[in-house]
Amino acid sequence: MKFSKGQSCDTCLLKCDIYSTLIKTENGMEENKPLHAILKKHDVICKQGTEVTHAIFLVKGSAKLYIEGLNNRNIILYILKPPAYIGLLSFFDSPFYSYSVTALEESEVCFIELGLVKKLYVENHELLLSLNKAFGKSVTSIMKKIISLNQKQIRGRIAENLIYLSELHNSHSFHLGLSRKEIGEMTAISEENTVRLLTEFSKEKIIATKGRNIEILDMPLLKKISEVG
Amino acid sequence: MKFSKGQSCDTCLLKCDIYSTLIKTENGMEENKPLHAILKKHDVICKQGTEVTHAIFLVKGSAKLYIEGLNNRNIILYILKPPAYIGLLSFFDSPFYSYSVTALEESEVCFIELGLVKKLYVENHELLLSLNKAFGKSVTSIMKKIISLNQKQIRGRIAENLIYLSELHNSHSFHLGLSRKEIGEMTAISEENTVRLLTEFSKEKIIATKGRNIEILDMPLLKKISEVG
DNA sequence: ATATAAAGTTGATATATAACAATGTTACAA
DNA sequence: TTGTAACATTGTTATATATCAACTTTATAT
Repeated sequence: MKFSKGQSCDTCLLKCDIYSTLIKTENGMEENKPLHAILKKHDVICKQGTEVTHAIFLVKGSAKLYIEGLNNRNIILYILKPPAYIGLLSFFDSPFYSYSVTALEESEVCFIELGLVKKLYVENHELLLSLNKAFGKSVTSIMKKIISLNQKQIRGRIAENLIYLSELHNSHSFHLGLSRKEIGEMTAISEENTVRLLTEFSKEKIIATKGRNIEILDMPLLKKISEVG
Repeated sequence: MKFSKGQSCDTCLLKCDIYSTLIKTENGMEENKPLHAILKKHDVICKQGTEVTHAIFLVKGSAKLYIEGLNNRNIILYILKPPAYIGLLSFFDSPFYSYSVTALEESEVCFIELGLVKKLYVENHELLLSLNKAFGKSVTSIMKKIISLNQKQIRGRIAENLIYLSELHNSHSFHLGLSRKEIGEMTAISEENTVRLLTEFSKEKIIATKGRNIEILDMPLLKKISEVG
């Protein structure tokens, strides 16, 4: 992880809610410059169990948000793409992260001191409301995940996940930033069965795979498989 | 569900955050009297998929919060006891509930118009912060639940659930407000296996059961079983 | 008090999925 | 360029857990 404090928000293309609040209020931009960091693949952005000290904003790249469970097994809840708040779910409540986030590729994030964020949203409820909104979205997706993991069987889970990834990439044809093992961690399926199911779907001409490149050939069927469970 | 609008917050013993905000600000108490309701067992308090129109506050009794999944199967996430916000998780984000809540016994709730709550927390961030805090707590507990349901096996899940219920009742000996089927819905275990495990634990002198009364005899062992998975 | 439904129980069987093992393939560093 | 580690694949076996079926007990309503 490479930090730099020179970077100015003025040149940032994303303009997060925190930034817009900062310039709206009389809090100077200069003394509150966020910490900018460039991350390599596999770099840990935040770690389950550690203290929440900054709001983190994903500016570039992508990351996986996951809970570290028993026996070194992870469950990936979702993939983050910019613009996304990372500290979000742990933000208001506990001082400790209840999950971890690591970069899936070369990425960039901003660290904004929690003290500043808190100060800002006491002065400005717009910010708190917008943070809340993003927060709520995550909850809805987590509910869906719980149903999926517990009530669908592996074929349905993989199908659902492929649809999710396709929507994330906005295309029926995309490059997985994820290993088979990680696909397994998103669906709570063993690595071996993940592989088996992907080749099964290939044989059935529902998808086409070439290494980590995936193309969805029969989306309606995939949706059906996902819905049946 | 029996409604009454006569009830005044002044006589309420709980004094929720919304009430304290209401009297702190110049919003009159009289014109903003909440809708008070008395519920019977099994009464639905809010229903997954329906519009969120009120903040709901549980004043008396208890309720189960659950997601309605596939094939009429539910997953109970947790039990609510007063004081508790019910609309919470769906509050900020979506206009629709992502879960359902029903009363487990004769209970009382307050319905506070969402418009009023929103107006209040724009005027008063203290309220928003306190709602947020409660919100965050739920998220943490849901994370735990995901791990439990996906990475522990049924013995560990039942053990964990018995500990949870014991803590909820603040006693090693308590009356379940839940059927065996509902215990199964809390742990994602079939009703039959739920029964089997409870009798198993009884035979092993870890618990003692008499109908829906449960006494935990060996808490350390139960904790061990829960941790091992 | 009796009927009927809901809840609880127990055993036998089926099955989805993980775990194990072995091997092939690709990426990457010395 | 070769060696090493991470990733991917395939077949076999083991097992946890659901499902099915039959039965008992307890509530609830007439």
